Amino acid sequence: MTPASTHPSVQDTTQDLRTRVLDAAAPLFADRGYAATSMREVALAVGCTKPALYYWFPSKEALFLAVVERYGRAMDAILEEGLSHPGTLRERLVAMVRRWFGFVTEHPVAVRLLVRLHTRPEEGAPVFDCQPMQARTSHLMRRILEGAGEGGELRADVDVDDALLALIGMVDLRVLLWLTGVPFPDDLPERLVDILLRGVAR
Amino acid sequence: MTPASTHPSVQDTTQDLRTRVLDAAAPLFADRGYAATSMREVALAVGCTKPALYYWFPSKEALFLAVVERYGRAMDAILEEGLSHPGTLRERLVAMVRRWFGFVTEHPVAVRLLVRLHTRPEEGAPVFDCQPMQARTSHLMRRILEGAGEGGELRADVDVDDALLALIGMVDLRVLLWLTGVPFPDDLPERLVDILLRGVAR
Amino acid sequence: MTPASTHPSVQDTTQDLRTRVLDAAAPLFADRGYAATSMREVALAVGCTKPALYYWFPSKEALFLAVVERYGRAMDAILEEGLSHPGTLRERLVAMVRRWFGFVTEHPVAVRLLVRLHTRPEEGAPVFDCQPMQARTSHLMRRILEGAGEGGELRADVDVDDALLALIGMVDLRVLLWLTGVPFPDDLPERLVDILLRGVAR
Amino acid sequence: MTPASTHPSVQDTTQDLRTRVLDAAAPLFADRGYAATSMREVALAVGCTKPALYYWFPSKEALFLAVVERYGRAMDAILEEGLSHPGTLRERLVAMVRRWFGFVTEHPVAVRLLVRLHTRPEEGAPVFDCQPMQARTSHLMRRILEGAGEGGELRADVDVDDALLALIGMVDLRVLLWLTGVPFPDDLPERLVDILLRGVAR
DNA sequence: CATGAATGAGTCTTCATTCAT
DNA sequence: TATGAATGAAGACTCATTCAT
Repeated sequence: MTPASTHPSVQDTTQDLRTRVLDAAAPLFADRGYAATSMREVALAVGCTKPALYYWFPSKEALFLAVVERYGRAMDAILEEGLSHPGTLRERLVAMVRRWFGFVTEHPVAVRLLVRLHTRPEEGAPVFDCQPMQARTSHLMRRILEGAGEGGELRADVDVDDALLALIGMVDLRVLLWLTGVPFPDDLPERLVDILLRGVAR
Repeated sequence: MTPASTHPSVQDTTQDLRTRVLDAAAPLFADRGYAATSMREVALAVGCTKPALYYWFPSKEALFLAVVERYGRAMDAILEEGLSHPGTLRERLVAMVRRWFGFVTEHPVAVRLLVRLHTRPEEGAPVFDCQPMQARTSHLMRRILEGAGEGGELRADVDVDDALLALIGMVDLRVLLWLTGVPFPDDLPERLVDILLRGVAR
Repeated sequence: MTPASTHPSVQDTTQDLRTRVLDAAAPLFADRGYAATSMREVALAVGCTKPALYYWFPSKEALFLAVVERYGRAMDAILEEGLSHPGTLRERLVAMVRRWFGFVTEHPVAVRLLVRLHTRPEEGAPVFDCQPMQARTSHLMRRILEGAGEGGELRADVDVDDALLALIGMVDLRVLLWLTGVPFPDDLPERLVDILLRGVAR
Repeated sequence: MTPASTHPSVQDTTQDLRTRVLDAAAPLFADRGYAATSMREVALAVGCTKPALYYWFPSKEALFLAVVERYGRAMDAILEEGLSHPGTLRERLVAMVRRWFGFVTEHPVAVRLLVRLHTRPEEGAPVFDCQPMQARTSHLMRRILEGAGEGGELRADVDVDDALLALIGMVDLRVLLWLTGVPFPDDLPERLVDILLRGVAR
């Protein structure tokens, strides 16, 4: 069992089957959803037989959860690093959003998958207890914003949660648009954070 | 000697069957998704036989589309009225957001259904050519904001689309949260619009 | 739905499918057992498709139980009549045993099926709560023997249950032998009852 | 990264695997039957892998036959000793029946297994050519009864086989009852033999 | 308008078995 | 000796759909 690279995009027969199954199942679950993806299709995509799938994963549900967890962990890892970024509130928020968009462009399958969970987790699919996308990011962002609130960088009459959810909402919607083909302008992080901090009114 | 299939005894026959089918199918599609909802379940929920379904709708796909279109039209109608609201930019935005939240609380099934389409329309489900939720609302909102931009109520260095999407993103995320049980505070429309207009920074 | 004859042995396509399924499934369950009989085989034997089976019976378990109950009822009905036979204890017992052997030769499938349940009901098969073969017959026989006990026809030092079970055991073993091809001699009922009543010792 | 299959941690390795397999497989075959017992379950019960099973037994069929033969031999050995018992016909029969019940209580698994074969050997299971339970015992008993017949201890008008099968039937039915939880009274051997020899009539 | 009865293709999952190591 | 990994066939059951009535 060779140490698998974190996100192999190329189909590589030298990898162990377990990893190849995860790789092949992810885009299927992401695009068709849990119910509409059959184990036969997964096996076909992997290039193995159905019982081979069941050798590595005891059920379709377990396979789905394994896929989701893998990508969830990947996103966590990426965003976690963003916390340590130094600078002013604006700089730290911009860095975080930029990192976020970076994750999205680098791991479109993960995003398609997590977005699906995020909006309507129940479609007969197994419940994924880890909080999805924005719940994780909100935790990180909250740490940034709470620091700002205590430092007096926020208006006193604004709820920290409101600010937090406002930014996450802005970013999530842009991610959704990106999934439909709308690209991220280079300065989008700055623009979104600017709106959050200063508002749009004259 | 009745066969194994069962269907509930008596049902309200005052409405015509077509409407009853749409009513019964909507929450099923909304909660389980297209693929995970079977025609048998729909028939059971309606209290009719499967062929009766096929009498009114030529296929599962057609039934799904009919359900979606009905709720899409309902939302359009509600939001459309919001346009005529008079007043300042802030007042008009607040009215629009409030109306939006009102639609959500009054038509939870519609929201569950449309949100699912909105995020990832393809799950084996037929393509729904009408623009999803935020595309419709954005059309309306854009009319409000463009008026404001021309009237000089917006900062000149802010893109109107950015402002538009920022508000929609904030609102959508709150709608998502509402679906998970988080209620709308009474003054939420004011708070969101205030953040949009004035920002959160001191 | 024509009123089905109680024990149709001939495959008759004019009968309704439900009856034909019961007819075809009985010998399969009787000879292979529950676990080793597949719904595919049943469908093949019936000459219909698998879903047609599931239209009439919600599950393999339900089909099995329906088969068992049908034959159980048939045996009950036959033996029940034996109770009313008049005459001495010996005559009544002989009549009962003869009727018993008659049922066996007329309904070999029923016997193969019930014997299997009787000896080891649990093989993953659904539990059949009605008492099997000899439990039913023992009830009838007990009525005969108890009458005899009160009438002073039995030895006072013999337990009625012992006598009952002795006869049932003798008969059951002969039935088992018959299933392997050993025929019933014409006077076997008399011989068995004679041994029961008078013993084999000089 | 372990695959989905699991097998229990440590097991007693002091016995050789072949014996442990036989020990573990016997109750499974006895309770579920041949068809409903899977090699996976056997391996799990043994605490070894499936190929290890196939190292010792070429097929499921062979394993089943090995199990059956082992218990068949065990029963033979026990009953064989009963032959040498001295005394009157009554004493010898009582001794034999007592020994029989003793075997049953000491080897319940063997009995559950053999009883299943005894009644309906074919359930997709391999044909077990050795004669089943009562065929073996009948051989032994016949020797006793034939001696008695020649010695004039039996009624001249009673068929020796009838007497033989009568006793076996009585005993077998009691064994079956014992399997369902009805205990053996201490004096049951005497009671059964008494009925056989003297009958139940006054 | 609506149904009782049925179907072909598919669902997830497990089977006994094998083979390179 | 034994195993990790895999397979072809089959298991029970459900799917969307149809058709004669």
